[in-house]
Amino acid sequence: MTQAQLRPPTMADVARLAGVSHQTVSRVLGDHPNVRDETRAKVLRAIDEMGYRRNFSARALATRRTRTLGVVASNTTLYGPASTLFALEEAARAEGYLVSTVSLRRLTVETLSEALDRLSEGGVEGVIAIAPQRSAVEALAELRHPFPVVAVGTGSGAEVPSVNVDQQLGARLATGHLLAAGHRRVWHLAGPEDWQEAADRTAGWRATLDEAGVEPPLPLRGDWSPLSGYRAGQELAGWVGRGLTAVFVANDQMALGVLRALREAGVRTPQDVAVVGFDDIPESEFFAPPLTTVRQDFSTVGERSIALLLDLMEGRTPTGTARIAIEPQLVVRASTFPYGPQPPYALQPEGAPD
Amino acid sequence: MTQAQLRPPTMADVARLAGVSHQTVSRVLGDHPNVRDETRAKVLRAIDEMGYRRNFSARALATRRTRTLGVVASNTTLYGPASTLFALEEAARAEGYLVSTVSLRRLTVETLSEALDRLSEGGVEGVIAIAPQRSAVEALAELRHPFPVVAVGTGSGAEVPSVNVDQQLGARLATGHLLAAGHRRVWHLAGPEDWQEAADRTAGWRATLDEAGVEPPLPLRGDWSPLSGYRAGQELAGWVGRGLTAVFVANDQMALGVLRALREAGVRTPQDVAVVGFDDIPESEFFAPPLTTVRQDFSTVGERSIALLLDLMEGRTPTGTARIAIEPQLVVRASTFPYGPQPPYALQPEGAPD
DNA sequence: CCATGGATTGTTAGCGCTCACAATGACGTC
DNA sequence: GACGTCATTGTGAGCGCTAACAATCCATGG
Repeated sequence: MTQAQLRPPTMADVARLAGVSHQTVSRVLGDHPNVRDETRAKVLRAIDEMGYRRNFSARALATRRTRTLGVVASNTTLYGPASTLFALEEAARAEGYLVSTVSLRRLTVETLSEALDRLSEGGVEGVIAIAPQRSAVEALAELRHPFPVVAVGTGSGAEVPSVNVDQQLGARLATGHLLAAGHRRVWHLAGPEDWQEAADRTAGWRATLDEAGVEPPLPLRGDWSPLSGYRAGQELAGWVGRGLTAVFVANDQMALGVLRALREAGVRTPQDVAVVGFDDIPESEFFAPPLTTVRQDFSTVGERSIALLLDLMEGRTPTGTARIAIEPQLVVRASTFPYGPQPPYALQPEGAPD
Repeated sequence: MTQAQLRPPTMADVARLAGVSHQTVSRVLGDHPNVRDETRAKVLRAIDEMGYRRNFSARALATRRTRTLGVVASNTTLYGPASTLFALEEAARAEGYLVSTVSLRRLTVETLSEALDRLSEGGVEGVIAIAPQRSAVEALAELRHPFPVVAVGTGSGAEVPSVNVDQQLGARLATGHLLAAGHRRVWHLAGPEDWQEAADRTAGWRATLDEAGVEPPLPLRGDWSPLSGYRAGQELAGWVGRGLTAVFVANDQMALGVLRALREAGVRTPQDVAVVGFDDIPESEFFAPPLTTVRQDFSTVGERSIALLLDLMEGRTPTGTARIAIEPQLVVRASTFPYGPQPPYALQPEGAPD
């Protein structure tokens, strides 16, 4: 620490110290084959001595690559989006990309457009938009940007390359499970109207009932929160004894509220009413009773999204037709299972099949 | 779209089209005052026509500023870290910075060092490390990096500028609440040994009991997960009737497991055993029974962290002595409140004091 | 002994922008 | 009418790196 430099050292500084040209330093750093071992060692010593680090901006300017991807997410600790975010970062890192995130409280054309502009000015080479609201999907389709964008959670209908867990299938698994257990009819607490995933879950539920020749009851609607589930649960409790024996709730948090409302109304789960959720948040296994639910594999979502985005960036895949669907799976627990002994069953090891 | 350019347009291209110099274009984009309105309009028209966007790397190289901050987080959907992450991004954006995140499954010297290198190569001007594990704190103190780093959740003991919620205070609020309610002694389910926050919570609990002249029982230990809480709860249930009437659990998820174990053991909450958690996750209000817990204000953590980091970056604050503590608050619900009517009480509106 | 070619290193020219300064023009002042 | 002043615009020089090409060295073989 003799020379307290104001400016960090440059490649030229290192080259001078090592007695080589800056280009040789660049070769060493770039793992170029044709550098004599002795030279390489000299350079590395100089780098170490000066604490040199390559300047990101200069490098990016010369290579025209920032190796940075952008992610637009909604500012929510909801299990699904948060898990997806982590999975995306991990997958991107594995490919040598850094991830810049912008999280939005509301996803509208304006906020989304602003977020994309921001990321664009931040030099990202491509963007993943975790955009489950319908408004966002439309916005995405109409917005112009100089890089490819992959949508996650938008459903497969949109005019945008997308990666999705097959929500309809998940809902079919849930609803079918209840029918198979002998329930005559399955009620439904849906998610917010403007979420595509909520709509898909409702559609899957409806289709399953239709195919079974059952008239679907009017679905209730919540906003994903436990509180909205609680309120809906109070209403549902009023139908017990009038044909309600099974409910498919569009996510686990609302299911938690439903469970509480039923309990307070003196309705037993699963003896009186069976409940299925969606998401398999870490808490679900410990609800009262442990919740049967649909698990989504977010790591896979992350990996496939990044892979698709890179494909689009390299022009390997045409933008028009990329739609990837991922299968969810049913996790059966005590909230739909009145017979077996509960604790050992509910505490099944995490080793469910992938 | 007549000319399908391979290269995106440059400032010089825009300048040519507008009939001005590239510098004038730069002035328009930089909101420089001394540009004639007419000229500005011409330039803006050209920009729009060509779909021009400033090149991030060139700009960053010339200004020596990337306006990007880095965040190192652990890959977890735990409520606290995830909320902090969002809060950080929001606060950074408000200051005109973009945020690049690296999330790590394990925080060790190696992984942390790699993460910092990565961010460094990504051109960040400063880093926030959400590093609640002790191992991480030590790593942070010994690692050298060319930018300032602010630690979050490391406790105030470390040799690093840091921002923390006052965990000891939170634990005191929780434990004191139970003592004030008439419990003679308070058991404790602690978090993982290598988390500073867990240690602080345990210390706060112990200090409160000490001051009350109560011998602290041996604390149990969990890993934050509901499952570990469940197992501890089974053990705790064995002590009911032998003096155990109150438990302070180090986080809400474990408290969920404890509640379930107690319920299964035929122990009533709160009549037989009162339970207090920590975090106030959104689900807590809907546990059976609704959970008394300690709320941490993560938005404030985010804002203060970014503010501190920017101060360090501008040299306004010396690195040595920056320690910021944020007060948590107790949220009382039915798990410690046997008397009042439950539903209206438990469903208190969110308008608790800030 | 010199030509040949591969390995190794150096030189030069940008990448696209901002900064500092120079140049220009319009206007008012003495 | 010459000069100073301000607003406006242009010019040139980097920022620190990589890519393309040029130069050098050395061993090999005819």
